[in-house]
Parts: sequence; structure tokens; C-alpha cells
Amino acid sequence: MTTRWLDDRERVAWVRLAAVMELLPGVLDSQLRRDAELTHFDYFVLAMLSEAPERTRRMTHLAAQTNATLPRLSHVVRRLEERGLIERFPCPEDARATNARLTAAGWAKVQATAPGHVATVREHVIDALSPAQVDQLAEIGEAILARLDPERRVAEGSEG
Amino acid sequence: MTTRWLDDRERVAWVRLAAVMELLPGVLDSQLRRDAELTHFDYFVLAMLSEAPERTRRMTHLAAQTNATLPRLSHVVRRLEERGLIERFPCPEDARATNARLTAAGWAKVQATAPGHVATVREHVIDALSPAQVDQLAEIGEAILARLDPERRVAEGSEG
DNA sequence: CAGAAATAGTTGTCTCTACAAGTTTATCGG
DNA sequence: CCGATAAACTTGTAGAGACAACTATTTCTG
Repeated sequence: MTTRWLDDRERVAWVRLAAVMELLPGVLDSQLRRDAELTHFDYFVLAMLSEAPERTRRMTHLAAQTNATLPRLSHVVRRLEERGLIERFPCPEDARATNARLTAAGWAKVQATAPGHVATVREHVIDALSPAQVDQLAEIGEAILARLDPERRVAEGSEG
Repeated sequence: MTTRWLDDRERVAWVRLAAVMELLPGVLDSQLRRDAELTHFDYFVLAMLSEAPERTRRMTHLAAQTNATLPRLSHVVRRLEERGLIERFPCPEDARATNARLTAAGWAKVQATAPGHVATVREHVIDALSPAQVDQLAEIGEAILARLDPERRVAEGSEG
């Protein structure tokens, strides 16, 4: 079985996507760490909870929404709980499960942090693109996610 | 100063890009770790060296090409050197600088690893897109990188 | 040409993530 | 209804990146 190498167009597209994946997380993390002492993943977790009914979600649901493994989420939620931004309690319907709920302090943190985060996303991504390119990016993302995550558990909720 | 929130189209595009950035690195790392005991970043470093003159680059140049900080690259190169895939030696023209050179074993590793890696990139990214979308992705990547990395140090060399 | 500043890299520490293993509870098959 | 399997976490450990501090050269400036 012989390899189908990438042609020039494909290679350029891939190298640029790889570069974005290498650089963008650092930019997002830096802004959030500096202004709110949160990683981008921390923020995403808090943001997903802030939009959930009762600002509460089961850990498994939250893991799916944030594209994280359960062990990773468990560590992150423990740290956020230690900081008073989230609280955990057993799920009444299923004794195996744990619910995570945003505290008042966590809600305030999201409110305070969202504007700066959205500004960063605008500055480095959205405002760099034409309206047509924004739509193209949504379609391209959809196509790639269909391969990465065929079950499409990924959050479609807002993030700010 | 009032926040310009994301509208629906912008939100969808951003959430999908964020999901791709969360999931794709894991997929690439898993395949390379399983088949070659390399991270994607390790592979990218070896690939950049494999295309350099004499298969040699100064650390600073290599760091710029791979979008890495110098401390990060230094750790990675040390580990690859311990495995015999790279060797380091002082740069003759500038005593401050270090050159990194791919060894024969490193070259063989790149040759052996490239087909599986390219297949993974095809499967999860390129082959998920139409030819028009591949070109759109290249343009979108370019636009975002212009904001992330205005000096455009990023590699435009091939990667396989 | 001396001192200051910048450049190139290495090293140490701390945090975060992946992976593996363990615990508790629910569900399924006979 | 009992044992086996699966599900939902939690915890421990080890590896990789971020950041800061340090060393060794080179370049710039008065």
C-alpha cells in the first residue's frame, strides 16, 4: 500500500492549521491566566456550567461538552472547587454520578472574565476573517469534527 | 467600553475551531506515540531538520520554524539526543549558538514514520474537505497567523 | 576599547494532562 | 435474585510545557 503524499495546496493548508493549533492555545491561555488566573480549558468548563440548567451538569456530560477525558475533568474540577468556583455533590438519580454546580463566585468569575476573553477571540480569529470566511470556517470545522468525533458530543452552546 | 459579543455565525465558527484544537492534537499524538514513540511536536522537529541543508539547523531557527519557545525546544532536543535521533554541536560562526543535526537513526525514523502520519492527517483533515475547502482553509490559516505571528516566522516547508 | 545591553541557549521548578488502576454503584443474563 | 459486566467517577504517577533564572557570548555605544 503506497502513500498518498500531500500536494502543494494540501501541504500549505495543513501546515497553517498546525501552526494555528500550536500558537492559538498559548495566546488564549496567556490572556486568561494574566487577567483571571484561568486556563482556557478552565474557562470553557465554567462557561458551559454557566449556561446549564441550574448551572449544574453531570461530570460525564460536562466532559463530553468540553471534549475532555473524565480523569482530566476530574482534576480540573477539583482544583476549581478548591478555589470556590464550583461545588460537587452526588447525583440524586444515580449514586455513581457526580454533579458539578457553579457557585456564586464562579458565576461572578465568568461574568468578569467573558469580555476580555471574547475580545481576544475577536482580535486573533474572528476579526481577522471576512464574513464569508467565518462561514467557511464553520463548515470546515464541522467536516473535520465529523471525522474526529463522529458522535458529535461537542458543545454547540455559546461561549461568552 | 462595551463588549462586542459574538453573533450566532461567529459563535458556531469559534466553538468548532476550539473543538478541533482540543481534539486533533490528541489524535495526532496518539498515532505517533503508538507507532513511533514520538509526540507530534517531536515529529515536526525531526521533519524540519530532515529538510534542512546538511539536515542541520541552529536552535533559534528551529524554534521559529516549529513555533516553539527556546526552552521548550531545548528540552525536546535533549530528549531526542538521548535517544540518538539528533546530535548537538557548537556553531562555528557564533560561539553562543548550538546546531542540531539529524543523525542517521533520526533520518531513518522520519522515513519510517512519515507514511503513517500523512495517512492520519489525510484521514482526519484533508480528505474530510473538498478541494475548495482545502484552499479556503489555507487562506483562513494565513489570515489568523497574520494576527498571531505578524512576523511570519512559521515554517512553510513540507511536512512529510 | 571598556561597559551596557542584547542574543543564544540551558536548567530548575511547578502545573497540567495522559494513562493506568482502583472504588462504588447500576444493569444485564441466567 | 445473584453473579458478572459495565458505567461513573477518583486517585496516583509519570511525562511534557510554561515561566523564570542563570550562564556565556556578541554587539552596540559613548
